[in-house]
Amino acid sequence: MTWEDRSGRIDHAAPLLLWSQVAGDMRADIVSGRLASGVRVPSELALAEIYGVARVTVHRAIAELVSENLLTVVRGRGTFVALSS
Amino acid sequence: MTWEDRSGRIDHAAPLLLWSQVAGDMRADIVSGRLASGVRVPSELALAEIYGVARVTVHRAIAELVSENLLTVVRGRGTFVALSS
DNA sequence: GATGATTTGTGCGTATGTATC
DNA sequence: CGATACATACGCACAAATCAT
Repeated sequence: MTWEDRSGRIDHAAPLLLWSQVAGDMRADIVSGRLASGVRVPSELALAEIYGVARVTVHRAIAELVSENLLTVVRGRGTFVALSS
Repeated sequence: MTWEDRSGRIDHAAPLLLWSQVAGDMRADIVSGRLASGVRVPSELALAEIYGVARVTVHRAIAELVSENLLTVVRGRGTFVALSS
């Protein structure tokens, strides 16, 4: 799994909310298995740079995926792909 | 001090500006002493939900009370009832 | 054990676009 | 058109938990 620049996948002028676009992009990698269970994803700050959005926007996207049981967050440690996915 | 739903105290059709109505409602709690000095008030987002208005509207109301030395704002921490009140 | 860096949690400050009157 | 209000998003700041040194 590579985490290079993904800013091109985000359309700041699209009707879809930014955090929804980020969540959708990350969700695709999880459900496809490209992101294996238990793997740690980059920090919110790193993801913000990767997607070219604000950290708060990434935070909302992660919160959405957590509510879908696709991600697990541990304060002070990081964010991980959920085990049950 | 309770912070339950206060949307009924705001009249969106009244001639008074919304932020002025919110400021007036909060001011009453401060000058009466129901809100003690140093106490932290709910976040702007929480107050927005409590009053049923936008966060920006609460922000303006707080700015008004700050100018009256009734509230003190600490960026990154929250909003508190001024000590000298 | 202590200290500082990292990471998430959350708050305020502000800008932009849109809707309504 | 201008004023008010709302939603979204970005930026910066502080708190708390964790980890490396």
